[in-house]
Amino acid sequence: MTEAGTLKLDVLAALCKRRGFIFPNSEIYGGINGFWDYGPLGSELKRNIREAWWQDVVRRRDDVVGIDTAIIMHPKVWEASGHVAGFADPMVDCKSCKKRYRADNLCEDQGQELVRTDTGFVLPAGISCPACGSKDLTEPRAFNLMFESNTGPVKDDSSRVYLRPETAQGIFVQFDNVLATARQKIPFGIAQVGKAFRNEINPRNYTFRSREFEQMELEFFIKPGTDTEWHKYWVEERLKWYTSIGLPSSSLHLDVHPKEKLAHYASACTDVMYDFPFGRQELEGIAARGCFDLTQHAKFSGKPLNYFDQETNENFVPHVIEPSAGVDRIALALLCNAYREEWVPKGKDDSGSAGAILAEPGKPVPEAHEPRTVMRFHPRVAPVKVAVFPLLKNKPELVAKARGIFEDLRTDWSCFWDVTGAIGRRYRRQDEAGTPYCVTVDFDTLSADTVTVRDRDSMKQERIAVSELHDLMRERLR
RNA sequence: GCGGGUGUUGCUUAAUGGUAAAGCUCCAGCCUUCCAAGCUGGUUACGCGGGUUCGAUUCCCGCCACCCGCUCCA
Repeated sequence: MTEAGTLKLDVLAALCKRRGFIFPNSEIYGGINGFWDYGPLGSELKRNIREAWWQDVVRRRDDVVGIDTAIIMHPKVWEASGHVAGFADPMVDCKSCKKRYRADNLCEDQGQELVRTDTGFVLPAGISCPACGSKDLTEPRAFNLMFESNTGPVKDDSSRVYLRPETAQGIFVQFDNVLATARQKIPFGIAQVGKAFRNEINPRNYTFRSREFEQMELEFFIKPGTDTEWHKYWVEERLKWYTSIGLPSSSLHLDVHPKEKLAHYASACTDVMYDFPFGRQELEGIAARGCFDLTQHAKFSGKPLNYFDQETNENFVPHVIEPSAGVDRIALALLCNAYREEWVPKGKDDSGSAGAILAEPGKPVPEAHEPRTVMRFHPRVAPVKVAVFPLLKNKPELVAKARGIFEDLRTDWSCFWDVTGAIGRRYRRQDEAGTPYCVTVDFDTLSADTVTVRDRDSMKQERIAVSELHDLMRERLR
């Protein structure tokens, strides 16, 4: 971001659309609220986020395995998890001033308790609208946030299914199968990346709160009593991970939930927060959920979900630590963090960006400078790692040589090929895409077999041998 | 969900109750020996649906999307 709080979300949204990061869903039909599509660069960015997470949370660890479960599950799963009953906020509207409240909060604020009945909720007598004082309020209505569908040809209550509102339950429900096949001992984790759906009342802040989104969840199963230490461990691990993909620790914060705000089964919950342009918001929640989920599924399914510890001869229901992250939120944080407007010296200038200055919004561009928009992604998440250009398009020998280098690099990295326009224009295009390095083939390449490698952030170039290009990129793109 | 605002091409901005214009971008060609050069040509727009009218991008109604505030944040 250019400066704290100065990045406007609509400016970022314009760049995202222009360069192909994020598009409004079904745009030619007018769009649909709460859904977003990712373009060529955005889909690479998301893929890189998922892969960085999968690498660090699954592949490079001995004690975590991955699974991939279906979006639609047996409807009883959601009764057991509490989502059918509890994943709904009873709301009341004031009929006179049209304000809307959460019924439970409203009652609590006025020293009363919301009455729960078999069919729903009833407001106790005497509750009034805090805004206008009117007692003319609607009955509490529950908005269940789960999307519903039906399996099979008949559409009735018996065929009702839900689109999962989180990926976690797929893990709990397969706990026994994974335990039987993965040869893991507690403590160990099961990880999953996938789509989840919540019928948000009010999607907001660009892609931040969407109705379809992607989660990366880990359920790390532990021995009861070790909850505190493992929770602390995962909070630290996860925070480190965010800096490894380029988010500065100055923009990251931990929000430790106070005990009284925790769900009854949870012993701790800490959120990883990022300073978005619209405020400090959650990227990931790390919860110590006790044995709630496995116990519930054991109860509702009638199948015990226990663990037998061979060393101690103990049989227990494992406790779980759940780091649960949102891919789209991380993508948005990375986009916000990468976006930067600069003023750079015009024309030929070998000094590179020594003269580049941070743009000040609203001020005119200084003499002999021009604006540059650059996405400063960490190489780990940059959608395109290397762009390859022949210096001139109308010299077949340059084009052929460059193409060969491009074909070589693309076997290992996401690469971009561009022959159109002046070289400077091509550099700027890659700046907006956030490509860390541009390799240019010029006439010296033909004689000396060297190329220039241009750095996105410093705009400096260095000349290196073609034979060393692969190793250099491997080192720089870590 | 409530209130306010916005909606003309990829972007920025015009004009108009009667053929929608320009700059930048993009694409093609020419040219070009490293940071948005030049020349020529080209694609692309009135958010959607009604109504009024001979004729609506323009006036009216409805809807949709986005932005801001409130609410919400499971």
